[in-house]
Amino acid sequence: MKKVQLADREETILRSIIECHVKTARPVSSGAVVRHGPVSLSSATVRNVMRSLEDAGLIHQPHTSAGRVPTDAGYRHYVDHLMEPASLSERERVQIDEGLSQLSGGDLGTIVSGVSRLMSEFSKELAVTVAPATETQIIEQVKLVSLEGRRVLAVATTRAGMTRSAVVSTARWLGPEDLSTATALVTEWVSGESVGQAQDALREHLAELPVPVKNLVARLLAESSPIFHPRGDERIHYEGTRFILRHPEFSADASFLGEIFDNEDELADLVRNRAGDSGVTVTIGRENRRKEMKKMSLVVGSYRVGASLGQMGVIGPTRMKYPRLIGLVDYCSEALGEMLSGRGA
Amino acid sequence: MKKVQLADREETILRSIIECHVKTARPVSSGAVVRHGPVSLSSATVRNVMRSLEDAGLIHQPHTSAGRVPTDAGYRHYVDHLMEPASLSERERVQIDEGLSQLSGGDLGTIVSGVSRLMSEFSKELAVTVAPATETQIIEQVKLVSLEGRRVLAVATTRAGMTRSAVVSTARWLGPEDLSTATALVTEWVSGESVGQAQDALREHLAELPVPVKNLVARLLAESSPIFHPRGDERIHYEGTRFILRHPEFSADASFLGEIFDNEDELADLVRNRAGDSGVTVTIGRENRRKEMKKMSLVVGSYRVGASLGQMGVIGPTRMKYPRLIGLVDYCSEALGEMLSGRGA
DNA sequence: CCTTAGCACTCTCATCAGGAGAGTGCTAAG
DNA sequence: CTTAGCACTCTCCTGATGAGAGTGCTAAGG
Repeated sequence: MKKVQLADREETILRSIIECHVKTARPVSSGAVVRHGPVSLSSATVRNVMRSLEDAGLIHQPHTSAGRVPTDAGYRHYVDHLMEPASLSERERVQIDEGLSQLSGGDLGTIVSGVSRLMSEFSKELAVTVAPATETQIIEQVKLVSLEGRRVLAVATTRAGMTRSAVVSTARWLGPEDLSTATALVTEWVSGESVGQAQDALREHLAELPVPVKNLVARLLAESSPIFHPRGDERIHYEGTRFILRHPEFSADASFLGEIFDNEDELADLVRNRAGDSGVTVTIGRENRRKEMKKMSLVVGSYRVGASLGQMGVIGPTRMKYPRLIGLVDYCSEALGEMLSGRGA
Repeated sequence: MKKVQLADREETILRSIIECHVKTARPVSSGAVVRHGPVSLSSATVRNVMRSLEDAGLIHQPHTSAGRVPTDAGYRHYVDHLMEPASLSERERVQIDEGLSQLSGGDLGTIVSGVSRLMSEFSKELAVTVAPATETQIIEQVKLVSLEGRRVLAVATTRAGMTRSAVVSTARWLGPEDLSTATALVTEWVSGESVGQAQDALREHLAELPVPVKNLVARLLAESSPIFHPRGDERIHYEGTRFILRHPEFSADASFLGEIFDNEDELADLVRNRAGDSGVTVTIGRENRRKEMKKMSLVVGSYRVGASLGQMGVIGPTRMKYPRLIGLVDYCSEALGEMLSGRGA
């Protein structure tokens, strides 16, 4: 870890090593750099440079007389200084735009899963999409609609134009007038509150409600009802498992990948914590705290729905096509944000 | 494939081989059968029996001087004739009942994912749950509810007590009276029809609708709107990827597992086609047509929601604990069916 | 006729040695 | 500072060897 500042030539060679290794998945020799790279130097000179890159902790030698493999720090330097995001081709942009516009009518769950599908198809990696948390959104109104029998549908809409809903069964049958008074009262109490606060507000006023609907509202507050529960509809969707299992680095032992896919809450947290407010964030290997992500990189972007942020990203081995994936995530998150911003209006 | 009828002793030894192999994941030798099994015979005699079991195609020898491994046919014979489903312990039944009752308030999607989670936890295998197809269910009523702005929530309830919903944006704002006439008309046309037929019925009457709501109904019929689209809400949920990746048979090459997880539609079809109307169905290895399932077995059961069937099941290597898993799936599908049958009332 | 002890046989698996190949590090000359 | 040359190291592949496991066969015993 001697140098932080690298000479031009060192950077060129580091870039060459990384690009070659991303293609081949194997250690890169000094000879390979000479053959592939834009440097007109002998392999001996390249070896000298490699030595200093290794001292700087940017590349690593699995054993004597093997080529070099980029370290996490090497990829980090590459991502920060040595590459430009690759913009998508015109054709790809059109395909993504079309894919998104087909989704535009659906609800958030459909959109989230559709976006994952699109991104995994274009990245050939595992794609993850997290719907924006609605708990911080401000509730506009609540409607209680009688379905058949003793069941009632509750729908809350937020100022950002998202909906949350729940179906609950009540102990006894409720007439239309019961529901309309309940709708009016509940809306009065919770409108202007965030979804998170609404729960408290309702609990506070619960005693004031006429008996027939008290029971109904109590059920809406219950743990199992997602409508006012802060984490009720944190939806995450991932797609493209087949791609990740194909990478040669995981053919030997793929068991740790299982830990990533299960527990969707943790996966969602991982993606959410790693995303910034805007732009694309890259997390490489051990920069992730979770041990099962030590060999994985994460490229995430955010999209905005009203005041809330959702995230989308791609997960793959640290040996991934960063320029391509950063360009893809950037484009997709921009496009989705634009599409959704047209909604609240 | 000489014998179909097996002598008692052959069956005992086949059972012994299978149970031993399920535990160890390795070929079972004649000596191991003597040690483990309830037969008091010499290994030489066991070898003679093994020979005839092999002639019958029930076990297989990877190579000379290796032990025997059950074939798909061997497992089939075991499941059909040599085992009893293992009933769950009192403690386990209580845990499952509690887990289910916590889900009972939620909507179908929540229930489906919750059941998968429960089953994968108790089976230590990949668990899959398919929500019942609602397209054959009879619609009871449709409600159109105005949300904020130009957005309208449409909810259809079926006689079986399930709901389908969609949110659509309309071209212009619709007043309460527009919506109530539309609600009345649409309900009149589609109530008594199945979800599948409703689409046609609505299309037929579309011209009769007053102009302001015609546009709205047209959007409900659109491809992207799940409410009347036959396959709109076929929801499938799977859980427990981590378990499947742990099995030693997949540690060498897990890449084909990716094919199973992607394409949820195909996975849903697989489970649905393999389930009978009632009871638990077991599909072993090559009995599955899909090539990526050649080494996998499937234990599925059905649960009833009104006139429709949903499915739940467990997927694992052919070397799985059939008695345990059949017992588990049986209990869970019964319990879920009972829970849901209380709904329509 | 079925069972079983004994034994030769076969196949796997782990280990080792040797050689080829790849790639490095060092050194000395340009 | 660059580079050609060379010795060195390490992996990987191959073939040989031996131990171990498990079988199949045969002949003796119930």
